[in-house]
This record gives sequence, structure tokens and C-alpha cells, in this order.
Amino acid sequence: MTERTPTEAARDIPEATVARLPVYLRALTSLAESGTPTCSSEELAGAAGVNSAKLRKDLSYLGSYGTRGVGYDVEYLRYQIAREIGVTHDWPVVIVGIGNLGHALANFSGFRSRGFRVVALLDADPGRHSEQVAGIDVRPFRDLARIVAEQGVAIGVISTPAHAAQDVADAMVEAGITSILNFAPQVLSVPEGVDVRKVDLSIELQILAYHQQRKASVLEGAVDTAAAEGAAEGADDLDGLGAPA
Amino acid sequence: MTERTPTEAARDIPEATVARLPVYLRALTSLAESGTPTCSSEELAGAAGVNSAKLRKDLSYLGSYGTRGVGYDVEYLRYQIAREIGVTHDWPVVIVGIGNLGHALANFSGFRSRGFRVVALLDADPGRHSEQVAGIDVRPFRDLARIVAEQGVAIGVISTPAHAAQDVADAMVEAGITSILNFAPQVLSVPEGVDVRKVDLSIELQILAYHQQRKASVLEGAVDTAAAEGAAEGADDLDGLGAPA
DNA sequence: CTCGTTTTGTTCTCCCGTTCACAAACTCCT
DNA sequence: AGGAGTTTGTGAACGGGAGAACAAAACGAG
Repeated sequence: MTERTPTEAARDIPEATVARLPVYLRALTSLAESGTPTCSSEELAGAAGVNSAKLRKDLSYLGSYGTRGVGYDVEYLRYQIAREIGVTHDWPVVIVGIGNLGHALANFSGFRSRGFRVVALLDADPGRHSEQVAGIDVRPFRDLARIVAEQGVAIGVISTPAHAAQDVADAMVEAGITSILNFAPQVLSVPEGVDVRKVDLSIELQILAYHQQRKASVLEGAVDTAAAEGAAEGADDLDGLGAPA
Repeated sequence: MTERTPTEAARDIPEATVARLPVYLRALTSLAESGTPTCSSEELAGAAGVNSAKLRKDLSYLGSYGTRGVGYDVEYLRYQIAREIGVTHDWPVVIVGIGNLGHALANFSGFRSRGFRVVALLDADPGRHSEQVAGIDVRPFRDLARIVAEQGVAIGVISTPAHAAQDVADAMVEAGITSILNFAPQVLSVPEGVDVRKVDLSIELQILAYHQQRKASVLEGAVDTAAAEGAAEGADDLDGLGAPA
């Protein structure tokens, strides 16, 4: 049953597992660089920051690539994961919106080494078209469709201001892009079959703030918090809440 | 430690809900700016990109802030969520690692408007200490502890290269920071009680690549995939994975 | 060859999160 | 005042993921 039918490419890998595979891949790459030939699930789990049962279960979705009593061959497992994710070859990527963040993304060295290749930087502002960023010319946004077609681009990155993001997404979809990584603080609506992942600094910070607030109220005693909550618990007394910015 | 204050300051809000509250907050802010006085769960859910049942359940964890048959008061709900998250006042934040990404983060305008204030930019490289970024002086990393103490910083952002990230995290924890947002592609180990959230470009792209690969193999038929899988069974050909930076 | 040790792959159980569906509650209209 | 129409808040069913625990498999020693 661990036998792998080559044609069965479409096993169901749980989303949570998919999200961890890149972490394992990175850990394995690191192990490989340090010359480690094999590793146990315990070691790898440690390097990836998860517990070993979860790691083994995750890997079991890919197949039986380990050896009981021994562990996993680092290089072999690394290749298997890379193949499963689909980063044994580079994916061409376009970045739209070359502001501060766009610059940083264009210069990000991890692209090439992790299975991606920036083939174009686009911006709607003509003032930026003379620039070169990370050795790549910034080109007009309207060239998007042509570039996508010529280079076979399937993945697009949006690093524009929020108000432009939906238009850019629409244009990307129109051009044939079916995977979008969105850095703009804006909910995108896209047709079925198009994947969107968002990266949102404010949201991450606000989540931290929520937990931080809780930690603070526990540490400082319930005095301040109790007072504030007490007022709120009044349920009808809504004074003091009336002044949102 | 787990004992809760009598006034029940610490209602249990599920983690998944906490992660969506900032999205609702943003949608409400947008509605408020457009002058909308009230909205239904359906409208708000649409703006936030979730379904309305989920939205209502999420909000119900905070309390009963809506009116049946009417909907939610935009300003009121906005304030309630902001209070729950803890962004009715600004949180001081330090950013460590002022490379490309650090620049972008420092210039990110959403900080101030969403409950955060960058109080310091730190870098270990003395060559950067003469710089000013976004109107803030870049200061030596060793000043961290003093700045954290003086400004009451609880949240730190790491935008260094991967190899420096753990040291920075250790120093942050040592200085008293208990919430870390990590942009470095590196698993951080921190003591209990310290929250870490990670934002990882490569991982997000690789997740997209996985789904993209699936879409492609479904569309193009199993032919290419089968061939690729057959080759991979050789198990020794690991080319194409080499030379990460 | 056999036994003991190690480590994987998998099963089982529990918990969290999502979704459905509906009663409760409020407004508006007559 | 009362009924019709809305919309919230929530109980209950359902599905997926996390973790514990264990059987199966490989290796090495004697």
C-alpha cells in the first residue's frame, strides 16, 4: 500500500500539511548543507519547530520515504518534498507595484533558491519605468498580458497600494494568472479556480497585540482591566465608548 | 495562573476568530469612511470576504453588539473590536534589521493608522547607523534593551537575514519583549509566554506553487506528470535543487 | 538465526472550527 | 396595537487536524 503508482499524482494532501511542507523542505536543505546524510523524525521535527508525530503523519501523505529503525535520507526526502510541492523547476513570477515593498520583494534572494524566478516588475506609474530594480527593468503595467503569455507566468505578486489591488488582480486573472500572492491590505475577489493568499502586516501585528493585551492584563492584576470591563459589563452604560477616532 | 478574574476579563475567543477580527476592523473602518452608519452581517461579511454565519458567530464571542432586524452600528462595532484587539491606543514597536525589507516596513504607512508606532529602527551594521529611514534614525542593535525599557516596547519585528534571527530573538526576549513578528526565514525558539508569528514569502509562494502544479496537471492531463514521476523514481537525480544562497 | 533496540507509519480519540438552521427580537406598516 | 418582514445570536451537526499510543519493520549483536 505504500507502493506509489506514478500516474496517481493527485493524492489528497491536507491543507495544513501543505502549509508545513515548505518548512520541512527548508529544514532539510539546511541539514543537507551541514552534510547530514540522514535524520530521524525527531530531529527533523525539532528543526522545523513541530512535534514528531505531526511530522511523520505529514510525510506519510507523500508516501513511505523513511526507513524504520533508521530515519530519513536527507537528500532523498528533500527531493520528494520539492517534487510534491512542485519546486524542482523554477516558476516564473511577476511583481506588480514597485514601491518600497516591491523593491524589497524584487531584491529578495530567496526567490531563485526556492523555486521561483522574477521575470518582470510592473508599475502603473510612468515615473518608475526608467528605473532598474535588482537588475530588472520596471515596465508598464499594461504589458502584463503580453509578458504573462510570453513567459508562461502562472503566479503573480501584488504589492500595490490597497486601492489598486483589485484592478491589478482583475488584470492578472484576465491575463491568465491563476495564483496570486497579495500584500495589499485589501480583500480580493477572484473567480473560482484562482488561488489567493494574503500577507498582511497589520493583521499579524494586531493578532500579536491582542495576545499581548491579555498577557498584560493578567500580569498587572485585574485592577485596570476589571474597572474597564466593569463599566462595559453595565451593558447599558455605553459612555466612554463614544469616542472612537 | 489560569484562574480568571471575577469580572471575566478573559473571555475565551477562539484563535481563528482573533485572526479575523482585524479583517472586520478594516472593513468597518472602510464603511465608516464612506459614511455608512449601519450594516448587516451580510454586508460586512461580504466586505470582509467571509460568510455571514461565520461573521455573526465571531462577533458573538465579543458580546451582543448588533440589533436584530437592523444590523450593526458601524462606529460602535468598530470601537468594540478595536478595544477587544487592544488597538484603541498605539503600541510601540521596534524593527530590527534595516535591509530592503526593513526599509519597506519602516515606511509602511499602515502602522500608525492601525494601532502601532515605530519607536526605533535597529541594525547591527555600523554602516547603517548614519542613515535615517522614514524620518527615524537607525541605531545600534546593542541599544535594544535600553530602548525597550525606556519606551515600554512589547512588540518587536525581525527583518534580518535568517542567520541573525535567533540571536535577535534571544536579545528581544532578554530585553523584555514578549511578542515577535518574524520575517526571517528561520524557525525561532523562544521561552514559554513569548508569542511569535512568522511571515514567510517563500512558504506562501510554495503553497501557491503546490496548488498551481495540481491545477496544471489536471488541465494538461496526467501525461507530463506521469513522465516526471517516473524519472523521479530514480531517486538519485537531485539536480535542480542545488545552490541555495 | 534469534532477540532486543530503534524508529517509522498508522489508528484512534479528542478538540477546534465551520456551517446549517431556526428561534428570538427588533422595526415598520397598517 | 398587532402582524409581517428582517436580521441577529446560537444550538447542533459535521468535518478536519492534533496528539497519543502502538504495531510493523529494519538493523545490529551475539
